[in-house]
Amino acid sequence: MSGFGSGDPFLADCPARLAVELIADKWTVVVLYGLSKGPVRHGELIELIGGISRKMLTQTLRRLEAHGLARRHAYAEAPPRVEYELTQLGATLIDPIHVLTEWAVANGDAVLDALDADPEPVAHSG
Amino acid sequence: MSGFGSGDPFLADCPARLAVELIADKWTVVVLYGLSKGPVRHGELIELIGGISRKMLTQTLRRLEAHGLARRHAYAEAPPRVEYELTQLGATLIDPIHVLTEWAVANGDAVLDALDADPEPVAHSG
DNA sequence: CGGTATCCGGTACGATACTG
DNA sequence: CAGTATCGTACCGGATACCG
Repeated sequence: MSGFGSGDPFLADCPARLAVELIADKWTVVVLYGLSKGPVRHGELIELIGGISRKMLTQTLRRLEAHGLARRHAYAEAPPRVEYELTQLGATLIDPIHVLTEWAVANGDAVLDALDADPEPVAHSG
Repeated sequence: MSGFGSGDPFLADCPARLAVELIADKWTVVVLYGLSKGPVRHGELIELIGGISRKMLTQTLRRLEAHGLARRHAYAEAPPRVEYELTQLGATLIDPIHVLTEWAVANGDAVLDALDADPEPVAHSG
């Protein structure tokens, strides 16, 4: 036995690969984490997530909606107010996301350190 | 309290963000998963991971090396043989990666289903 | 077998300006 | 406050060819 089952996310056609690639971009994990604590407003996420633009936030949220992980709720008020929250399916991702972010918090320094110790030589300037 | 600590991966300058973005590309998670069972050869990973090209595999492995997560071992033999394995730091990622891939295997179908149910309308053809 | 270099298209991402 | 449209750039990622 090779140690890999048939449902593993290695086969290109597998839905599991789709699910893995769903989080494979710069912002999805961070936005998901932002949603994991409960309903949040668009503006709150902008404030919370350093460096994200409104465009990328909306785009990421739309993608999460399309994949059934998040839901949008617009209140008919003035000023306008929109809240996002995880769906039931999205809530099942909370644990994986938290495990991942906890790893990142715990080991981010070590990664940065390794990156600093292994600076791949820049091409010679001449 | 807002529910977010200061070490959370939201602040743009935080090393945790670097660590999160390290896995935020199409192949890193899958390759990491491939490494999680023990030393593997370049060719084995190619066979194992459906759809990956040699270029992207090497590139991903180099990045993992640079970030201190994987190590390369070339045997001075004929025919040439190269094995990759996780470092001690990389091994700490096994659990997060497995939690994530298990989620993907368990919920990949549901994601695909939601994607099928919410097909965002294509622009009118006329 | 393992790795790199080159070419090329698609798109992720950001800045800006505009709508409601 | 929330969202969209447009534009431009950088880089991701695949195909191919060549080297050790």
